[in-house]
Amino acid sequence: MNVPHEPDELLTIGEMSRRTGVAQSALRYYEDLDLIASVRTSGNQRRYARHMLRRVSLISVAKRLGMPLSDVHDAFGDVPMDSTPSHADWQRASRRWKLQLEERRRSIERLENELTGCIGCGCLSLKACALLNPDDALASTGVGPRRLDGIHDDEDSAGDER
Amino acid sequence: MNVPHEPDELLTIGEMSRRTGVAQSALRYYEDLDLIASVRTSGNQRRYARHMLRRVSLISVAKRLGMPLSDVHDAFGDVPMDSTPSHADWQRASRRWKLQLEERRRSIERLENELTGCIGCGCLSLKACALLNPDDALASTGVGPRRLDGIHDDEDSAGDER
DNA sequence: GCTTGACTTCAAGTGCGCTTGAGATCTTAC
DNA sequence: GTAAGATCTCAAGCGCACTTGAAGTCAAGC
Repeated sequence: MNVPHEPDELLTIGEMSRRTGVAQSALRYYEDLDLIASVRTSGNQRRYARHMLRRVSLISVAKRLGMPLSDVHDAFGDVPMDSTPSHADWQRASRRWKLQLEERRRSIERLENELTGCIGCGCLSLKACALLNPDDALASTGVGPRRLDGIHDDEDSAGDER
Repeated sequence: MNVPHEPDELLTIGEMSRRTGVAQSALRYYEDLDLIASVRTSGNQRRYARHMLRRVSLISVAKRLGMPLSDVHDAFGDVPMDSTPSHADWQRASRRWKLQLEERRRSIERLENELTGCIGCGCLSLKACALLNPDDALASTGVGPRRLDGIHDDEDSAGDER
C-alpha cells in the first residue's frame, strides 16, 4: 500500500505511475530504453528515486511535442540517473529542452508565415510555396537550400518538371 | 488564375511520387485512407489530378508537425477530391491549417515560457513548474532525496560536470 | 502463516504509418 | 509485335511505443 513520505523515500512503480499518469508498463519500457532507472529491492522490485518523477514528466512533455524517445534520450544528455541531479544538471537540461522547443516553434512559425502568404494569394501553389516544399520530405536531397521567396510565381501547372 | 495548358493532364503514381517525394506505397496508403483520390485508366492504373499534388504536400507538412493522418483527413474538410478545388476551397483549407499551426505554436510557446521560468529559478521543480505538473500536486517533494545508490546506468557518464 | 494485492519477467499483440515482395498486368518505345 | 519498365493487388513485415496476458514472486496486514 501507500506509505507516508519520508525525506529519502523511494517510490514503487505503482506510485510513479499514479503520480506521473504514465502506465507501469510504459515505465518499464522507458527503463528498457534507459530513459529512466531504478534500484531493486532484495525481492527484485523496482524503486525509483524521486528525481525520476521529473524525468518521466519530461518524457511526457516530449511526447506531447511529438519527439521520439530516442531524441528524449539525447535531450537528457548528462543529467545523471544514478544520483540526484544537481541544480546545474537541471539547468543545462532546461536549456537543451528550450532549444528544442524554440526550434520547433520557429519551424512552425515559418510554416505559418508561408501559409499566410498562401492565403493571401489563395494559391497554395506547390512550387512557389516553401510550405509545400519541405527540405526534409524529399528523401533524394539532403538538407538543401529551399526557396522562400516569391509566393506568386504561378500555378501548379507550371513548368517545373514538365 | 490557374490554367494548365492541358486541363486534363493527369499524373501517374510515379510522377506523383517524384514530384512530392512521397513513396508510391505511401500514396496508395493515403488513398486507402481517403486522403487522396485517383481515377483509373482502362488498364486499372491510377491517374492523379494535379490538385492532388497539393493534398499530398499538405499531408507531408502535417506529418512534419506530428499530426496523425486521421486529423489530416478532417483538416481537408470540404476541399473536394473529385474536382479541382476552387480558390475559395483552398482558402478555407489554408485558414484551417493556419489555425492548427497557431494552436501548436501557442502550446509550444506556453511550454517555452514555463521552461524559461524553470531555467530562471534553476529548479525544474515538479511542484513549482506547470510544465512538469499536468497532473497532481506532488507538493511533498522538496528538492528531492540526497542520494541513491548503485544503479545500472550504462549511459556513458561523460557528464562529470558537477 | 496466510491472504491479497502489488509486483516480476517474458512473449505476444496492437495501432499507426508505412515498406517489401511476389506475381500479374499495363503502357510505351522500338 | 515485343521487350522493358511502370504499375497493379494482396499479404506480410517493420519500427515505434507501447499494452495485455500468463505465470510466478514479493510485501504487508491480520
